[in-house]
Amino acid sequence: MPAAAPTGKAMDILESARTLMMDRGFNGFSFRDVAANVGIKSASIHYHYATKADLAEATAHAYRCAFSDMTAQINTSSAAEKLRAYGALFVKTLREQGQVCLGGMLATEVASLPDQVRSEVSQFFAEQNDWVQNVVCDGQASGQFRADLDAAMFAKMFVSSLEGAMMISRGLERPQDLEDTLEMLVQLVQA
Amino acid sequence: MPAAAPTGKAMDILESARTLMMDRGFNGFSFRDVAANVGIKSASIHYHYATKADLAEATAHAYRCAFSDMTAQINTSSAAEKLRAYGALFVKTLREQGQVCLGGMLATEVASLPDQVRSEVSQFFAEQNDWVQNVVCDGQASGQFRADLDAAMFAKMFVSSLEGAMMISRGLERPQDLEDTLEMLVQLVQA
DNA sequence: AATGGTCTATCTAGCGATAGGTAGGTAAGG
DNA sequence: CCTTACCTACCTATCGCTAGATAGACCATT
Repeated sequence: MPAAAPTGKAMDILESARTLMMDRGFNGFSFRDVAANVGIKSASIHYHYATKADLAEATAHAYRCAFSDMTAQINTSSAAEKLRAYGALFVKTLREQGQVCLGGMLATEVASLPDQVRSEVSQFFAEQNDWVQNVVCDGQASGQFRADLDAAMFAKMFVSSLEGAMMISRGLERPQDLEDTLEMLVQLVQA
Repeated sequence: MPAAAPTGKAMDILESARTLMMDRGFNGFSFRDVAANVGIKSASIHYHYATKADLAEATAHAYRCAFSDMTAQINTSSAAEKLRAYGALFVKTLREQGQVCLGGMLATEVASLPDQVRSEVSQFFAEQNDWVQNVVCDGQASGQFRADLDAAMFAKMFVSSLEGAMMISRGLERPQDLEDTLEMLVQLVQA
C-alpha cells in the first residue's frame, strides 16, 4: 500500500509538519520539532519519510488535496457567496489557528525549496486559480459580476490578494484586515 | 556615529543581507553567506552587527527608509499613475532581481522573527498603507477614483495584493501575473 | 501448540556539516 | 598608543541523516 492515504503515526507526522510549516515555513522547522509533537524520536521520522524534502512534498500534497476537497464542497447559491465561502477558509485558518496558507508560505520560500515541493506549490495555485476563475465566469454569465473584467486575471488577483492579506494580517496581528480585503474584493467584482 | 547611515563594509554587509533575505528570508541565510558575498570572514560581521537579530533589524530599517524615499519621489500627475508607479517598484524588483519585497518576506516569517525585526515590519506596512491611502483619498477627491470605496480598506487591500502577487508570481515564475494584478487593481479603483 | 523467520515501527548512538557567536591576536592609521 | 577593522581558531548547539539493535506482531511450517 503506497502513500495513497497515510494513517496512524505517519499521518500524525504529516499533520505536525503541516502545522509547523504553516507557522514557520520549510526552513523554520526541524525533524526534532515534529518528533517532539508526535511523541517519537527524530530518527524514527525517516522510517516514514526518508528525507525532509519527502516529508515536505507529502505534506504539501496532502494539503493541496484537502484544500481541493474543501473548495469542491462550496455549494452556496450566488457566485458572490461562493467567493465569500472560499475566503472564509482563509479567515478561519488565520483566526482559529493563527496560521497562514501553506501554499503561500511555500511560495515565498521557493528559492530554498526542493524541486519536488516546488512542483506541489505550482499545482496548488493552478487548482486554486482554476476554481476561482470558474466561479467568476459563472458570476459573469449570470449577470452578478462585472462583465468587463478578465476572469482569469481577476481570479489570479483574487487568490494572490487573499494570500498576501493573510500573510500581512498575521504579521501585524490584525486578522480583521484579511476579512476587510475579502469583502472589498467581493464588492469590486460585483456588477 | 551610531547606525545613522552605514558606509563601507558595514553597508556592503547590509546590502548583502538585504539581497539574501529578499531571496530566502531570515531563516534562509547565514553569516557565512553574507561573509562570502562581502569578502570577509563570518566572524568579522559581528564587529559591525553584534547578532543576527541586529543585522536583520538594521537591514529591515534601511529597507523601510529606502522604500519611503522611493514613494516620496513618485510625483506623476494622476492618482492612477501614482498607483502604477508604486506598483512598478514591485514589478522592477521582481523582473530585474527575481526578488520579493523584504516587508512581505519578513511578514510571512513573523513566527520565527526576533521582536526587534517584527517592529520594523509593522512600521514598514504602516508607512506603505498610509502612502497608498493618501493617494486613494486624493484620487477620490478629484473624482478619478470611485467615491463609494473605503479608502483605508482599499489601500490595505492594494498593498497586500501586490505583496501576495509578488510572492506567488515569483514562486510560479510568472512575473507577468504581478503586472496583471497591478493593472487590475488600478482598473477597479477608477470611477 | 510450539518454533523460527520476517516485517514493522521504534529506539540509542552518533556522524559530518553548519549554525550563531566568542576570545584573543594583529596590521594599519591617526 | 589607541582605535578600527579585520583575522584565526574555536565553542556549543543543532541540523538532516544513518547504522544497528530491539521489541512486538504476524505467519508458515513442523
